[in-house]
Amino acid sequence: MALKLFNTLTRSVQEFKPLDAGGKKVGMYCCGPTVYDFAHIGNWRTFVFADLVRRTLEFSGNDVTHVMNITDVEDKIIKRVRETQTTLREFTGKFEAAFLDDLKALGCREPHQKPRATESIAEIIALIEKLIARGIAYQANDGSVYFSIAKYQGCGCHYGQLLKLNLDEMRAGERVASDEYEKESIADFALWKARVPDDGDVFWPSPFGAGRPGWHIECSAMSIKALGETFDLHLGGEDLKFPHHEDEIAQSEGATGKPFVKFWLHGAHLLVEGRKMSKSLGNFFTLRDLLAKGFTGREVRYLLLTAHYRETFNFTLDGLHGAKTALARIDECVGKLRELAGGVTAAPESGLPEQFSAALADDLNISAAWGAVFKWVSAANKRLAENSMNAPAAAAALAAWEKVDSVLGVGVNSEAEIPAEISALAAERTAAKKAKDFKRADAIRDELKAKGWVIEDTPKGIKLKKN
RNA sequence: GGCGGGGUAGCCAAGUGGUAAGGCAGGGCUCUGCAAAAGCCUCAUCCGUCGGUUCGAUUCCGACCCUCGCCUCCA
Repeated sequence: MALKLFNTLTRSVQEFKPLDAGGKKVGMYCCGPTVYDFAHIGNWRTFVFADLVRRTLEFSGNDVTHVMNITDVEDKIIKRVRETQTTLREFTGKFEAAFLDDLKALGCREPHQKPRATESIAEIIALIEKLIARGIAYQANDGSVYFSIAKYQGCGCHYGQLLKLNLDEMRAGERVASDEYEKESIADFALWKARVPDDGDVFWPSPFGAGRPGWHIECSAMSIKALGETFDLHLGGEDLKFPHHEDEIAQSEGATGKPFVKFWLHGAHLLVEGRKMSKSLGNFFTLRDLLAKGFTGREVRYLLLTAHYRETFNFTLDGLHGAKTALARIDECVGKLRELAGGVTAAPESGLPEQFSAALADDLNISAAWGAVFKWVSAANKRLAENSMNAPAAAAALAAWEKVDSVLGVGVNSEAEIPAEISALAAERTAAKKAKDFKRADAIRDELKAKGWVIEDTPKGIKLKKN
């Protein structure tokens, strides 16, 4: 089924067709983290969204090259490096590692390439030189190099592709003192920031003098290097549309004279407990905060994947509890199927995979996709309860689930190892029950519960689950 | 001020010009020594308000109210 996606460039849902003549290869770039702190749950929504896009493409048989940059030089980073008296690499390395750990905990497939801004300085400089040569960039009296929107537009290029812009009515940013700049026009943006004393050791030599790259240029340089001057998909959070992505387009198209990206995808933000996330409201969570509360990465992933990517989503702790229960329902069903299937394998049964992929093909309608999953769970449970399923049927159902889970990525909870102490207690309880010593049996049940294990009596005997 | 999203059950969230998916919570039942767990069943005369178009609107149009985002730090 043809995948349709909302392209910010055209502001419409369009069929996605790879640029690749073979129709298989897809180049996808997602703006990655600025490693100055732990990423928060809002950031994670975007990265999980990117993972969904990638997995959906792979599910459809595409060969995706997923590139995600690591922004490891930037104002906030430099400030903190100075404050904490460390080196740039030491400081950013810590948060980069934490980011990748978290990404893994959330079940995201690792991007094929993760270029660092600091290791792409040569490409960045080359791109700036190209822009200067074409007369679109200029060096100001402060030593910094800026991109000229006016010159760019003078070349017949269009600034404002991702949103309607009215440059005359644009307000100057309140946090940026305009006298700090020597730009020709307020809308111009920095490509290369000249070194200032506060930068400390953070600077690189360049034909324009010592300094460091501006924010937007790194993404143009790295994405072009990895994916070519024109590539398929570029995604990020909706706040990046302007100025970041708009400026990326301007720099890239200004330098290459070619269309930069075919499809721009933007993920909406989230609210936490119904409010905009903020540290003062106490609703600002990193993944680590949530793990510390006893939730798992897959539960967070599930919750982040319950709403459509273009809608603001309300992330709540209550919802996270619901996610735990909902996943347990799937786990229970899949566990029973696995048990019944034994070692038997089979081709996926039809129904679920078709409904699931039809939902995703419709601009990633993940809610409808989950709807199909839970209807399937319901039906499977019924067949299981009726004993109307044999091993091959269970294997086929299981294969269908595994197929859709290659996109959902929530997997199945791996059965926890049961410690000897726990299974001994369970055996003791079974014996007590048999002897009709229910008082003793219940005491053991409570003891197990206190140790974090729930004992279930099923028609086939007891089952132990980690709580 | 400019531009752009939203308002669907207690909560979260899909969706359609023809009478409201799914999840969580709640209620009932089955199972059980009792529980728990699990499973099954149930749970919106109604989709922000007011008008309009229509045989028919939650879905289209208009106005209004509320809310969120972007406007050069920002996922």
